[in-house]
Amino acid sequence: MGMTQRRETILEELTHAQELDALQHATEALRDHFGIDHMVYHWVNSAGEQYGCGTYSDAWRDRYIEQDYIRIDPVIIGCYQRFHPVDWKRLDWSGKAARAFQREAIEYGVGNQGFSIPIRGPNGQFALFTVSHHCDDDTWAVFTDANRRDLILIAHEFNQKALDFEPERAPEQARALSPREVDAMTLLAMGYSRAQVAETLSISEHTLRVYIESARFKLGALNTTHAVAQAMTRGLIVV
Amino acid sequence: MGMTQRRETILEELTHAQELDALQHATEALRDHFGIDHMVYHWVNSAGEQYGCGTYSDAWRDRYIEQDYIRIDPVIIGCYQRFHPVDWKRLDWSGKAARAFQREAIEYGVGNQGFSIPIRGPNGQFALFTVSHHCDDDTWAVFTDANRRDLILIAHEFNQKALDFEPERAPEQARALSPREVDAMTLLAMGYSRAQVAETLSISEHTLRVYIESARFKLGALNTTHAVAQAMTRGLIVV
DNA sequence: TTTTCTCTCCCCAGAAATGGTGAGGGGGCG
DNA sequence: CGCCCCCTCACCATTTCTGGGGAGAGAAAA
Repeated sequence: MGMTQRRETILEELTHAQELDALQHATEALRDHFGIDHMVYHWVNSAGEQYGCGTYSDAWRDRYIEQDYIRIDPVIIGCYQRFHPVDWKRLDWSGKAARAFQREAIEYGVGNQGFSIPIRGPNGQFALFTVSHHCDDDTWAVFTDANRRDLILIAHEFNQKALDFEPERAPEQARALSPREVDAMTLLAMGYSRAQVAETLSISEHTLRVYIESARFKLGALNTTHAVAQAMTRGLIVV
Repeated sequence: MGMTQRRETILEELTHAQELDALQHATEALRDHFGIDHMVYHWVNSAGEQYGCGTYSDAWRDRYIEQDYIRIDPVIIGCYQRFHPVDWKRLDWSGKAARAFQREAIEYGVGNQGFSIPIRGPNGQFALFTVSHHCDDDTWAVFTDANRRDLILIAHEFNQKALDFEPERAPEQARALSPREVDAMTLLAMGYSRAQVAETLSISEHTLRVYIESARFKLGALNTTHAVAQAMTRGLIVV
């Protein structure tokens, strides 16, 4: 499975890729280096937007998006609830839709084996890094055991690249909230009503409203719920 | 800085630790192996609860919690908005409170240098892995450059351990929201009013209310804002 | 030092959200 | 087939939030 020196070279290429083309090239080089069928980085956003790069066929990618498979893909669903990298065999493939999906994926050239690493960034960002291959269970187990750590690091690199390439997806730096505003947003995010927040902070509800409005203004939010969501997204409060 | 063989041994110990004592021991062994002052894993819980293990003094940990420093600690605030590991020097230490905090931390034995890695797990889990040392900038830069990748993997191990040890800390696995509920929560988080959401989804406002209430129930939320905040921390919606 | 921000308090009326209950058709899973 | 969940719609009264105003003291930053 290739020489260590060559791996270092490819990782360098990945780390220094400045454009999607270069990233795509590094991805293919890595896949070939590992001697597997596919390597994919897939940015998922539950609003349905997707973005990524990898070596799946265009036909499969189009099919996946067109069918909104993201909603039933056990890899997505399973990784969403895990921290650990996971072998596809350990996912939940029961259910009619999931099995049909798997069958179709293999028809489109996806391997019968797979290993996916969930990655999370600020702002609830979620992405997957997957390697896939067509082989028997034992061969695959040997491969994943041997390369698990490298794959975690590569997944990390990919996500870093994705965040670098698409900074607009990361929250813009907002004017910081004042301590009282943070308190207000935090308690509201914890489900307190305005009256409860005011009581908790030992201030009048009128005063509290000033904070909320001021926070709303600073965050460019349309209403309280929006302001809380924005404060969370931008990492201004930790709930 | 130590032999590779020994590092492997310690990593094995970390990987196979079954109890907090063993974890603590592995932490100290790793710190000594790297030849640094501190190594800390710090779990920041949704409700503001904290938990972790590491080599900071008990006095400092107590002081930190007692003073609610989590609210002003630039390491927390900065890492919350980043994906990349970050050197403390690159954080925002302007502001009186932040500088006072830093001064006090050093008095309590925290290093003047630090390197922190944000880690995120399912359900909005957030933790930090930090190494800290007392030395000059150049020495520290050499250290972090040389060990960046290993530290990322170690951070990963720590979080895996934390999730293994305290599965109950992960907020109860909420029943997944239905597609319509996700739509509703997402649009509400975007600042739409109920009427606007209903129009956008082409359903009656009455129907929309059913979704919101059902989502609130599933999330154990007290009101709409709380439900949206919960959906966000649990990674059920991405805004 | 000046200016900007923060914290605190108050009024009012209209708009929006909430809680409780009820009901019918459709789909998947055991 | 029965059960459970999803999607859709409706009415009632009550509570809560929002959008306009205005005002003064003190602290921090430029």
